[in-house]
Amino acid sequence: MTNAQIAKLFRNIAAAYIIKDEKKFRFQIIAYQKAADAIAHLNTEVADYYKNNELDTIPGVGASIKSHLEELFKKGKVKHFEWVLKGTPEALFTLLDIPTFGPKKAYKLVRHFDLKNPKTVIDDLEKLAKKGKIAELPSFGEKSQSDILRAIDEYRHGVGKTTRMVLPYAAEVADKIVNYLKGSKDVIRVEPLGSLRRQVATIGDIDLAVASKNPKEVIDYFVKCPFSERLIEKGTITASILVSGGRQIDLMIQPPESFGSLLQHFTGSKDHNVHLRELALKKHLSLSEYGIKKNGKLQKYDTEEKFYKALDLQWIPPEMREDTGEIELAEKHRLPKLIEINDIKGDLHTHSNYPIEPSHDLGVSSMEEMLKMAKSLNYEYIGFSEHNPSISKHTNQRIYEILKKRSEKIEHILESIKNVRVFKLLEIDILPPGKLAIDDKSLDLLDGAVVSIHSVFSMNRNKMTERILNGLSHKKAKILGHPTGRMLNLRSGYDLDWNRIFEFCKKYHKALEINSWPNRLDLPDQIIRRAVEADVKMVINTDSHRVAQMELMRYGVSLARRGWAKKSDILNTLGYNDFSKWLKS
DNA sequence: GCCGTTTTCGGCCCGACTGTTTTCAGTCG
Repeated sequence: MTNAQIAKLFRNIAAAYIIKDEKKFRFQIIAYQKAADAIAHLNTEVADYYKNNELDTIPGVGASIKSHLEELFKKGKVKHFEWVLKGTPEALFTLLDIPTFGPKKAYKLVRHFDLKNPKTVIDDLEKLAKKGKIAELPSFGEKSQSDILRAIDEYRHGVGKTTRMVLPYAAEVADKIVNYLKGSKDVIRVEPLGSLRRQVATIGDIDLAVASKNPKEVIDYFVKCPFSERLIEKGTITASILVSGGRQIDLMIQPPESFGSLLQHFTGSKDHNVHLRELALKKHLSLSEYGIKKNGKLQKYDTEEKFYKALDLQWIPPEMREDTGEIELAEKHRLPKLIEINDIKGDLHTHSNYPIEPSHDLGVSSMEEMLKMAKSLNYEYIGFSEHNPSISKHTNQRIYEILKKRSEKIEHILESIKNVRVFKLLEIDILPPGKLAIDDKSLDLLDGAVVSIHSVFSMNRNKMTERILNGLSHKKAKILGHPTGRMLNLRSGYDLDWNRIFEFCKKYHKALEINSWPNRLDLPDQIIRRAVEADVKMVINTDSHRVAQMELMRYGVSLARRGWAKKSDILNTLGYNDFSKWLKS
């Protein structure tokens, strides 16, 4: 069973409990929903957690759910789940996939109309709505009937189900709306919040916060946004619209004196906020987007710093707000100082257009252009790491000649450029048996290499780990490129034995790459966090194939921050001499 | 069902908006 399937099963369990007795099972419902969310966000298959006997390390999975999962993997079914699900018509679960359908509404409909077939339930419901049958039901009316028809239509067209946006793309979409909002005289400040502010690798909805003294005017202006395809809802301080591609934009407004509370509230994450509010309750405080209530009296906060301070907490960087221990550290004022973009001294994974006759794609910008960009980014150094010359088209001798020529070209450039230093690197394929694609004689021409997997991704955990460790064992192999091979929205990464990889990297002075390429953003933040804890060094690279892409470094830095990486965890924060020394280590 | 630097028992966030209810239920974030 995939993680998505298990998450859906758990959501069904929660829904079935709601139908059974929402009050009685209140906390089971929360528990299963929480576990479902956690599992949906894992980058490792739950089946692998099971195999490694690590199920209880999944947040929200305790003794009970653990034993149910074990039963699920052993027998393919769970007695307790069958008991919970019994009595809830299967067709209900299909309806839950449609936005605006919750358990109660779905239950009323499938029960009243006796809808039994989960495969046809949506079509059946549509027919009933078209005949006007739904409006006749108690607690339904004409409006809810037409809303149901539209919800079904949008669901069929994939609205709300469209793949999540990769972070840099979401930032672009948000920028457009932010610029539009800045055109209103009533908007004092506007900020993208939610998962975008937390810099999550993929973004669903876009959340925007506005500071304004005239919320009504701002809302009227917002819903007239030229990108808007449909108004979803519109109130006194919030509104939501649907823009092209089925993307939802949520707007929330507070006056400037409460903007700090709004920033905090709307940035989330949900888990972070829930934990924060529970903590506040113990201090007899109640938190909301309006501020902090004490003895029924509301105190407003214009900045987030003041808001957190009022709770005796250090201000927590948005990237850390996932309720994975950051609140506890903020209480002790012991949050790590996270790496920042200005700490970066160089980019070690760039593909120029040098005609290296590579195995994979060549860059489109010249070495000179890339050096110029490196300088404008205030870098001390850059590493050229084009793909190795194709091994199917060239002999080893020919590869050596190509690389020799490239070295000469680099040395020639360096004579005219004084302020940026260059490392002669190469991105080398780790072949399926674990051998590097080029031989020692050619490797000798390099200062070091980024080694990566570019073929045969479907190996099991042990084999893939062996393959990578073999590839990394060459003295010149210093950086493991895009370590999990994940392509966001396309394929999940291969599973690796991280503890073995970490141990090897520490022992032999190897670094894991944090790849800033928008569709990769690889390493995943949870693995970065584990690497930081294991004191394994990393390098943040862009994998640029053209100059403009070198500016994507900030997304790699965001990813590192989400993994709680400090400057000292990232090797390309070192100056040229120190980095050079490490390459030779 | 989960979880823990006030607790292994006894807690478990807070609010906006809509449609259909004439005071609230359901969904969402």
